[in-house]
Amino acid sequence: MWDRLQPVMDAVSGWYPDGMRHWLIKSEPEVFSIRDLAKAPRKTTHWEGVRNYQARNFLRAMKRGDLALFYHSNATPSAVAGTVEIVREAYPDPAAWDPRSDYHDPKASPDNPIWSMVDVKLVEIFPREIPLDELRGLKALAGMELLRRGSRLSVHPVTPAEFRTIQKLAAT
DNA sequence: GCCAACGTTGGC
DNA sequence: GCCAACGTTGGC
Repeated sequence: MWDRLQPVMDAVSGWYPDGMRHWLIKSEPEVFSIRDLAKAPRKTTHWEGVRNYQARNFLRAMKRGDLALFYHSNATPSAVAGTVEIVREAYPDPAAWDPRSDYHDPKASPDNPIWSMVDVKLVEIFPREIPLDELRGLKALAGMELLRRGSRLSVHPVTPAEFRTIQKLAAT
């Protein structure tokens, strides 16, 4: 089944031909915040519950050592809250075939997992969150997927330049 | 809570 | 394969 990775890699290089290795992942802080991640054992968690094919394909394209922005969605304000590192590459998300899980998918089974997750480890909680409206004001981020009108993708690549821009903002 | 934008499903 | 109906996401 893992040779299905090839079309995924093609899709990713279609986004950023220069071989980007940076991502953005969204979580609603009421469900799981970056503070929750800081409290987790080894500051690491399974990034479970992604139930969108494009987002899943990006999860599958992640490599160990890749960095991701941790974004709080549906928050006041919605903001980038810090960074994480991918510490385990994609593997089946067992919540998909757990009928008691909020993330249950009746079409999934251990033989046909459908959905994937990665493990992420906290790198840094930003000393200052960067709210959406501040991101919108920056020319350097004009092309960012997060800022696209109607964008809902919960996992997607960002360019190294976008990543650095936000990191720098957080430090000032 | 509202609702626009988007993804998925299923009838045909 | 089209597309209407429905469900979800996420800003506000």
